[in-house]
Amino acid sequence: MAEFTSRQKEIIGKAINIISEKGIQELTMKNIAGRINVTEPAIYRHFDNKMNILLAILEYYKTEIEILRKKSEEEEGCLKKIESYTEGHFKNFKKQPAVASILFAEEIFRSDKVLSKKIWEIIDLNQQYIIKTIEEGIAGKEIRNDIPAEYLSIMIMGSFRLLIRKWRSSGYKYDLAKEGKNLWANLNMVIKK
Amino acid sequence: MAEFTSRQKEIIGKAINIISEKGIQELTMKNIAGRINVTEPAIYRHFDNKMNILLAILEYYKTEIEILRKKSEEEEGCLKKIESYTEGHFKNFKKQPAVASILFAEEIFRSDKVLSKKIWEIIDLNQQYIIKTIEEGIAGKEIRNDIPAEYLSIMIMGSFRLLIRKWRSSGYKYDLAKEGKNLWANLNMVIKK
DNA sequence: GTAAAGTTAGTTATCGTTCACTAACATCAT
DNA sequence: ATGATGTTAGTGAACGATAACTAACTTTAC
Repeated sequence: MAEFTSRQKEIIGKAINIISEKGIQELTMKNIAGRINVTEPAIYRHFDNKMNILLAILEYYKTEIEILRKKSEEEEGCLKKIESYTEGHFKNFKKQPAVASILFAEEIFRSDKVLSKKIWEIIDLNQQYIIKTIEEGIAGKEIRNDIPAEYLSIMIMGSFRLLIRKWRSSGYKYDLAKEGKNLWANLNMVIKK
Repeated sequence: MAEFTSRQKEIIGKAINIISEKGIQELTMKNIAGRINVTEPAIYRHFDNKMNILLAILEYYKTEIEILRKKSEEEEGCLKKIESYTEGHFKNFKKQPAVASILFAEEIFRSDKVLSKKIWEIIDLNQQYIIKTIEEGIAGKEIRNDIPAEYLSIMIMGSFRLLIRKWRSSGYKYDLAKEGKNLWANLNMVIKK
């Protein structure tokens, strides 16, 4: 399911770029059309309406993080798993900085119920995976056991989100992967047994 | 400077409520006017244009956090200072949940350069205060010295931001002050010497 | 030659904003 | 004290711009 034609993928990509660069207010059918050098109505040959483009963006992002999760599952040790998972995100963001903006899309898509529900499904999926992995780490005595997994997950996810946010607001100036590595090294010291 | 008439304060309050409940997309002159039962043009008797309303919201929020900072400075010990500072925020949010949404306004106001610059000034102000306080704590051997103050500040701020965001998305269902206390207790264990 | 993908030229709705005007109240010279 | 003058805060109607979207026609690729 959710197979997209190459033109649809192009539209999704350009839409993500617009949101990333200018915010949701600038995501108009006209602006999307402008970026692929066609007229507005041409877009409607590929998507029924604007809502379906937004849904497609979320669908695209969901499959991306599912790939990362599966890859990180192959690592040995839960600290390594989380490291691989976050590193994977950073690498994606470096390739396509715009995708990072979807992480904060709850605010962007808040005006619509269907969209915001879908967003929170994705964010929850993310956190559930982190919590599960931390719990494994606590049981395996890799991670300190005096703090519940839920709170550790908040510290990890919260820190990374803030880092990404600052990176975005800087205009993607510095090296996120490097900064992320530093942050992870410090987080690691804090949470390990 | 930045004195507002009672009618202006009313407009600012309703605007914050709209943003909080429905997002920035629903913040229209019509909706603001509707909430105070006047017509649209009446709003222009109190603000020159919509931008000035948005700026006034940020101005209001900035003075609010400055009050909290001064109050927390009176505490003894840097861990107590940070605790007072964050607790103050939570109490404000409980009284007026809508104000919490301003914390995440970078995404909301991203479409405008003047606004987003002002937002980041406020967020930076926040973080600089936390970093300064942590550095005092490291020097005074209250806080662990193996992790730079900057990273500790990211962990603290990132965690609290994530907690608040979840609280908002839950529809302000649970007790933020209580949850915040729990989170702080765990953060405290992690950062103390 | 036909189906997919594009165009031109519109529609309707809503946005922020301005217009001309008015009712209620305050100020002040006579 | 009172009539003239000015101010404040509101109104309904309309403005130009722009949004999402559509009908009808044309181009293009296989």
